Amino acid sequence: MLAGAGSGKTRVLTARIAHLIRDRGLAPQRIFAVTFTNKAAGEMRARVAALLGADPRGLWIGTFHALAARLLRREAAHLGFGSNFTIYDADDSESFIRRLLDQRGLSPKANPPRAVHALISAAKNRMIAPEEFAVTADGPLVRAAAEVYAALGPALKQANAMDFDDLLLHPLQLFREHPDRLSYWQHRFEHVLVDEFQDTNSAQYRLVKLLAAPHGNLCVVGDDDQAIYGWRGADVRHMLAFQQDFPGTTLIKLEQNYRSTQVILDAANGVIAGNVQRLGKTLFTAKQGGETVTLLTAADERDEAEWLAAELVRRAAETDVPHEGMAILYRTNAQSRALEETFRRRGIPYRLVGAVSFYERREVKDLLAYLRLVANPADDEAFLRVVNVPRRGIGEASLAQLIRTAAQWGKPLLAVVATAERVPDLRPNVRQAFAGVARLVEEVRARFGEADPATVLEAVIDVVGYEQYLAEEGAEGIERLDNVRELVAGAAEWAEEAATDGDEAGEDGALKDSLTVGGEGGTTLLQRYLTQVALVTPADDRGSGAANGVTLMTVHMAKGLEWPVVALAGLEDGLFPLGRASGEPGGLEEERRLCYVGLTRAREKLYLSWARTRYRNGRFELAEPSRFLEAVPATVVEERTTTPRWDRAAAFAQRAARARRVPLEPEEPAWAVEAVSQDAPRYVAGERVRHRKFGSGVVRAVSGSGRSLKVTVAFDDQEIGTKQLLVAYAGLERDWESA
DNA sequence: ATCCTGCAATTTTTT
DNA sequence: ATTGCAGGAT
Repeated sequence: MLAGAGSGKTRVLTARIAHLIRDRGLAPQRIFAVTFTNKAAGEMRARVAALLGADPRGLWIGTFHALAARLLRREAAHLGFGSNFTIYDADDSESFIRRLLDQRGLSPKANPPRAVHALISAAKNRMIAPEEFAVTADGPLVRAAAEVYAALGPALKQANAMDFDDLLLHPLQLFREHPDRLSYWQHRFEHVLVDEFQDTNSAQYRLVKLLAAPHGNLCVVGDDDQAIYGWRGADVRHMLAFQQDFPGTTLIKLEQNYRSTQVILDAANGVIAGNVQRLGKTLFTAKQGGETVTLLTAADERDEAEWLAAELVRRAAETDVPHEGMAILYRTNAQSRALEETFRRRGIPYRLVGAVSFYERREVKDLLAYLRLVANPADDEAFLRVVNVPRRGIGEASLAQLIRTAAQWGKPLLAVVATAERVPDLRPNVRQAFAGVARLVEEVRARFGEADPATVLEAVIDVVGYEQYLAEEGAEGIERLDNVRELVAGAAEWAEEAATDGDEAGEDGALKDSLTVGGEGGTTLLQRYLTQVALVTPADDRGSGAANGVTLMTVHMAKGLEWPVVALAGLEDGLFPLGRASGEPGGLEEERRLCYVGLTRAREKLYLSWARTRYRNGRFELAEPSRFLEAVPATVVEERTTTPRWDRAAAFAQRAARARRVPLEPEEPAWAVEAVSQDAPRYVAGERVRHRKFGSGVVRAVSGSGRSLKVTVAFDDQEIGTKQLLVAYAGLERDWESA
């Protein structure tokens, strides 16, 4: 099915699942349905339940990664893994790679683990094996990556861990090496459905093809104009290949849009028309006319944020659309800062999605690492994270010695530490500390290994003395303590749901018979909880929580969502389209599709904005309007400017002139100066400010500029005294009360 | 030798 | 804000 934005493709998929179960009498566990986010899976499940009047127990619905993890928990033994394998997130993978680099004498400075990981991940997504990768490797970085890639698979297996990419690749390996397992799953799932098919990568498509091969009951829904994950290995060409791979395919086009007004579609169609590589389709709607699109020109990002915030507040007051019905979308996460500051200062409710996830807080990661270690004693990354938390007097040198020994013995760190007395060259106190960690983990595992995650968490907190450890950190520790409580509460809530829905637990019995390897077999609650936590993303949080207000998120995360009022911010050349992305082949077209996705999120009213100057990468940069703006038909646009000196035609002319390499007149100094003066000294000596941790104080001096703008503040609290703070990070507020 | 404190750098998009 | 790194203190 080729379905345009807002044409109701999710509704169609949902109806199909319900139809299969109710009218065709298909058991829910025979359906394999892939969605793009966990959140979407949850919603779709709820809608199916509503249509059926009962929860579709046993239905396999989720992201590729989540479904694959679920399958792998059951099949791990065939691949040489334990069913208790850990899923490494990007951080884990990076530090794991860092250690592999170290071991090989490759400098992490010259070969940043992040870059190495990116290279390996790209190779995996294209299903390029290490050997193949090594052959084509040229340049020192790629060579280093090839070396690490070759060692990565065995090392991960030794740690009983898989990274995100492995979740997709290991099922393929399983099916290749164990035809009986392939056959089992092929017959287990009689129908396969895939949403957002345009963003499927090779491994994912292969998986789908394999599962659907015997029966061909495969239904995919996608929109080539919304393919925005090419950089992650997704390939739109799968949509074209589909009809050849599955002869007899029925192609259905949905071109009626039920979401947006004609004005908004005119804007979106205008932009996407700039792309050459399209299957070709033009959306239409019954909602003729509509409010015009507002295009704002702002002086800088702060000005842009102020105007948008004020405008949305005005709208919320004057129309029946509440703050929850509005969103501001942007290209990069960095842009959220100015927006967030403004919203906070003005006291406007907002919901920032994606910048820093709850699960990325230190205390949460610490505790989850303990949990991972309880579930999987071979998880070296988890071990290294917690071995000295709280401080146990274990230093870098001792750890290096431990790692060396573990490598020699070919054993996981925790196992080595359990016999710490046999590790050579350790000081007695360190040896004792090591033994203590081993004992502690073992104790929790023995007593609570089979318990629900909340209970295990509480046991860890208790045995480790984590609350006390946080309490000793002072005021900040108290805040972290709240997060810990929230984590435990969340785990308890999860366990409750998992127990009642039980669709995985229930199916384990039936499944055990089919597994040739018996033994432990089933998955524990703890393993399932850790899977879920590893695969949950900020995007999945977006509905939850009491927080409601204007949504702030990247355009990528907005895919599949909609709001009555949407603002697309930062429409500048170099930012959107992003300079780096447009350099790559097909990059500009992908940026254009991304813009199209952003525009089509709006139901009733669309704002577009750009800023003439913006802080980027610590520099104060002049910008020009995005080329995408030119493609928006002038007839549907109403222009606004915060300072009325600029006009759109002139800027386009200027850009055109630059393109033709005609020498430019000097930039008008008038507004350059104005912009600087507007932004530079937000703080002046003598002003009273307040800091989150340090309390109130007086600004004594201001130095530096841009991102390195510093203020010297004399705090009221004598204990704290005078400090130099980096404005960009200090989160200072003006202190009105005690002025 | 080891630990701790203060300083610099970080960000394109995400499972 | 968080993480990694250098240099001083123990």
